[in-house]
Amino acid sequence: MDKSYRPEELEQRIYERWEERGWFAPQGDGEPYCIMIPPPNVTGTLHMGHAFQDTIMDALVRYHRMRGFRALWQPGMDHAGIATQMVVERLLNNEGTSRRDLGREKFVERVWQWKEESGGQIARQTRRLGASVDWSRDRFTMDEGCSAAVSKVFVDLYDEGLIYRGKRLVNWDPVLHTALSDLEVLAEDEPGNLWHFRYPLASGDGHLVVATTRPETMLGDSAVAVHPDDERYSALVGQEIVLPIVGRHIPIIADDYVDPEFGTGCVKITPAHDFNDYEIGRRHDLPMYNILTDDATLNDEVPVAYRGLDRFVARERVVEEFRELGLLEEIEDYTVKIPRGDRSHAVVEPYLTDQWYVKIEPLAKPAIEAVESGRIRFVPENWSKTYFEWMYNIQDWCISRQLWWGHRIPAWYDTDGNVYVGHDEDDVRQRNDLDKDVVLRQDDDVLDTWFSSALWPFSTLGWPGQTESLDEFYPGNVLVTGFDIIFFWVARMIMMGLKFMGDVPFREVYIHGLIRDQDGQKMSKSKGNVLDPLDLIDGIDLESLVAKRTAGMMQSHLAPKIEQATRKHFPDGIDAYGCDALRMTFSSLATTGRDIRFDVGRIEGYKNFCNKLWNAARYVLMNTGSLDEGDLELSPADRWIRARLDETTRAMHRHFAAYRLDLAAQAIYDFTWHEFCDWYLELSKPVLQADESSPALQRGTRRTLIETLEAILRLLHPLVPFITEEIWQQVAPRAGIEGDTIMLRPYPESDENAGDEAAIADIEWVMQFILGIRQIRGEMDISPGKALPVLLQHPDADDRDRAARLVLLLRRVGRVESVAMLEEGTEPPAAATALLGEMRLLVPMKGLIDVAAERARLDKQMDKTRAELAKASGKLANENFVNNAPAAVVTQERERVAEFERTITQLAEQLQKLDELA
RNA sequence: GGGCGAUUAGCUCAGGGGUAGAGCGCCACGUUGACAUCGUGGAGGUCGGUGGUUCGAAACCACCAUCGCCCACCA
Repeated sequence: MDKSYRPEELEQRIYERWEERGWFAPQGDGEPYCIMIPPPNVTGTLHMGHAFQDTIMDALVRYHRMRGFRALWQPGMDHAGIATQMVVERLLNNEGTSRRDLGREKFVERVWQWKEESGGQIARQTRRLGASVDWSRDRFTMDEGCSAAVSKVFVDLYDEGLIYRGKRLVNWDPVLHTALSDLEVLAEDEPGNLWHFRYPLASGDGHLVVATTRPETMLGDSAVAVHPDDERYSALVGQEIVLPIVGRHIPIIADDYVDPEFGTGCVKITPAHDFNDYEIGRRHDLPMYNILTDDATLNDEVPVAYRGLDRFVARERVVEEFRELGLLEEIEDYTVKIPRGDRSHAVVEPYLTDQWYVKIEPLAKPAIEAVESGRIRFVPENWSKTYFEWMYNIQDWCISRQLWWGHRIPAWYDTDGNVYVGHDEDDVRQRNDLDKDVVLRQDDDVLDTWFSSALWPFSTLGWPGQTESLDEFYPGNVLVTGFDIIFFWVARMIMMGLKFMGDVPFREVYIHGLIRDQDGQKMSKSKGNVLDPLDLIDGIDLESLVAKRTAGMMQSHLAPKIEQATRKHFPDGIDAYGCDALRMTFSSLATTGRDIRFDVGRIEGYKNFCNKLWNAARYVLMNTGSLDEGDLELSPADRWIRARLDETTRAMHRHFAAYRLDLAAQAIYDFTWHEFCDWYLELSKPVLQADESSPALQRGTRRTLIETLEAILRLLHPLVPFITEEIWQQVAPRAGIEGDTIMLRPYPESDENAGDEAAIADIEWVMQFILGIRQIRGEMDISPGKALPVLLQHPDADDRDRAARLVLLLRRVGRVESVAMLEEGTEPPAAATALLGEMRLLVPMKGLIDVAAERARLDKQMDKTRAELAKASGKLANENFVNNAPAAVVTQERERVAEFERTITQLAEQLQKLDELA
């Protein structure tokens, strides 16, 4: 092995081998285990969130695969209708052409072409992340199979009356010219105004005052509403208003919706351009005046002067005209919620159009029940609340989009406008007995991207076919995803899964946090704070990073700021940390919280960990060259590390079961570094290097070294797959293990008989001993190379026994020159002291030790111990504590007090001695 | 307006009714035959505030403060 760990050299090579050998496909005949990848958008590239998510899923899949499950991690991508169409349209714009120039067919062809390039990029990234997905099953939401699933679901739901077409108010994106679902609209607070208008009564007898945030919609008003119990206006209900500018007579109506406390208590009603007004309009059978075009300019429904105006221009003009008419009462500053499309960021209009809807309530009911009953469990549990909250108030789902990229809606119209639904035109004709001469035209619209995503858990397994894969892998075990798509995706998969498969799509939903930047900001292109996971793996120099972050920006004026921030945060660019370090970082960040600040500082520590493991392996390999057969004796250190390994193994299983990758990462990190490397490797050296250790003992240690390392590699493999594979290839033959790859070896299981109290007690004693000596050395500034003589004062039988048996460890690891007993009654020499239970370790001073320094050191210990003692004895002095606390706690407290008292006595004696010396 | 979450060392975060933890950073020492991407020792916290429950609260409860997120039709 090379002297240092170089991830760039090994990661790609190893992945290629895994893939070539087909090891990502489900193996063996164990119980199935299945995770569906949340398909990334073909648009763009994988970001930190994907890398994080992939790390979690890969760890889970590898863990289960190693445990003998037939593990499937199903890969694939999403066609991402709007997002993809926008990207390709932008490309076309740059080429000086447009979607409309190309026409539908050519445009869609162009998108497919682009999808190949972009999808390839994502697949490459996924491979670099080490994801053990079964590429042979790679799917795309618009491939043939998924499309067949979409078609079947649409037709079936339609036949059952659960899909319908209707003219209603929808969220209309006037830039993209498409309807959006409620979820795709984001309401943001923006500063605006509240305009107060006078509406004259038709009787000529005064006016009412209405307030509005959208003056231009008054051109479409069809009523003014007041609260039925509002005495101020009860006499006016039933009378009419003359709508200014328009001249239309509109009624004054009474409706509960109106809040008499707000404004004047009068509300203008525009049924065709406001969701509330729409409902009121329906209740009161009001006419609906649609005054907008698809572009949100004013149409011919309005007075000539306003026709063709942009809605915002019209707003100003309406206000101006009210002012001129003397009907403008007041303009208030007011914060308004502006609905914007999540993709285009355009201000969305409520707009009357024909759209397709899924009647959601019959689907939502069983989906709610599935979570209530525990058939699906959210991890952490809290998220089920979020789920319920949305599901209880769910609205019908608008599934049609006026786009070209997506699944075309399987509906056809005849020339009379009758609609027929079927899998294709032939199917439609057959179902409806339509003659060949009836002209049919397919619906131009496509389906919401999430419609096909909702089918992902079974469409990828071959549905609507009855496949073996479906039998085997549906339902999946766990869905790993972010909370941001619980509504978009999780809820809809549950509904569709229950409806079409008769079972939940997965049993657990593991919700992870969002990756944010070092300041807690969401990573976004426009903020210029995105990190490409591959840059953390391969490294990137500062100039390239700046260039990357400022390239192709929509708002180029932000570039200087981004450049400045980038130079500040990454003055030297980003080092190459390798995939394993990145993954270990993600794992350790996978806590239960909501958002995760990604601090580049942390990844370095995990690269060091990899290097540590690498070098530990080198040491083990160097020392296990000759694993000869023969008698084998395990030393206390061997038995101790085996016991500790078992405890760690137990912890790993526990943490995986609870989806606590952070705790798993920490447990194995601590064991590897702080127990195996810091202690066991050091303790092994005396055995292997000293002449006095027997061949059997040496064999025992060699075996323990190699076996423990091999187990560590397997414990770590789901988290850091590459380095563990690379080392394992060297280690396995030494350990006498057959097998081509670590990824198909069994995950370590704990062993009930691994506990070894005696060995643990021995080694803990050794550790305390050595720590005591090191502390003296460190604080007394004694050179680490200087071997120290140690006298044991007041040793008991165990101490004497251990000192005799384990002296080699003390000498070599603790750099102790000699260990001698101070006979009882003998006056101890002036010495620095460490305490080990009842026993005192004395390091005679003889010029080695500075009396003042030792004094200061002991004083410090004394202060600490006295403080502890005060606390503990205070507790025991409280009779409530003694009477009420559990006996074990009281006993423990008494023991602590005794211990502190002993320590204080000993320290006092030592201080006394120093005084005598001075 | 509802709902959820966070507040622990300089930074990033675990923990959890009885002894305050890690990594990074910081200070000192160190070329010990795996590793300077390292080793050894050390400094550093009244666990956001107030009150309550309890023998005992950093942890449980209530309220408050600050920050954040989600949902919602007050024009």
